[in-house]
Amino acid sequence: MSAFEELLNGDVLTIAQRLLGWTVESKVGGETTAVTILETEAYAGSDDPASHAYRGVTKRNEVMFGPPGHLYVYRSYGIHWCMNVVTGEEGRAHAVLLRGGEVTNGRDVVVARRGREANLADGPGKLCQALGVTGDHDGTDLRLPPVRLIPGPGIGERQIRHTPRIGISKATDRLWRFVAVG
DNA sequence: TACAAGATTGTCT
DNA sequence: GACAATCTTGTAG
Repeated sequence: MSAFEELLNGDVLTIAQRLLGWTVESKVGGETTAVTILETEAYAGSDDPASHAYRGVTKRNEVMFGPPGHLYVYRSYGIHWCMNVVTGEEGRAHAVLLRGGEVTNGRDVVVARRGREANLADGPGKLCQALGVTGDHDGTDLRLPPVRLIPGPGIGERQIRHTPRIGISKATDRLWRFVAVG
């Protein structure tokens, strides 16, 4: 079993924690950039009032209902893009939101895209802009370019912080946001 | 058909 | 610390 299949073998909460320390690499416009994931959030589809998929399939979220290992990209507040890793089996609509990370490759490209030198990928919208991910990448396979997930070292239990999710008003009591410390 | 709210960010005070 | 920018969806009339 490949590292990718092992990652996806589990529930969405487990996968969200495993993803910490992994790297997202994108090849957009001939430029390669990579970000190490340091912050994730879990969304459990129809079981989760805060999820876009809670009320069923729409044109926007249909990718979440598809097979795992794919990229779900949606527009936030009509301005920004946010990216998720689809996890549960087909029809479950589970997904892990990539909230933030650290640029490890193509930093100069990211600086040009972001128009600044600091806080390059410390938020969902910023992360997508840093990687050049847009709605064009919605539904792509994360095993293949242009957007790929690369196995990381794995973060120890003690280095993962569990906190309430950010920017939502429903089901905020669930500690489904995971942050790598140190 | 109209309107309000949202898994956000950057800028200005 | 407050607010505007701007698109998709859900709900109401």
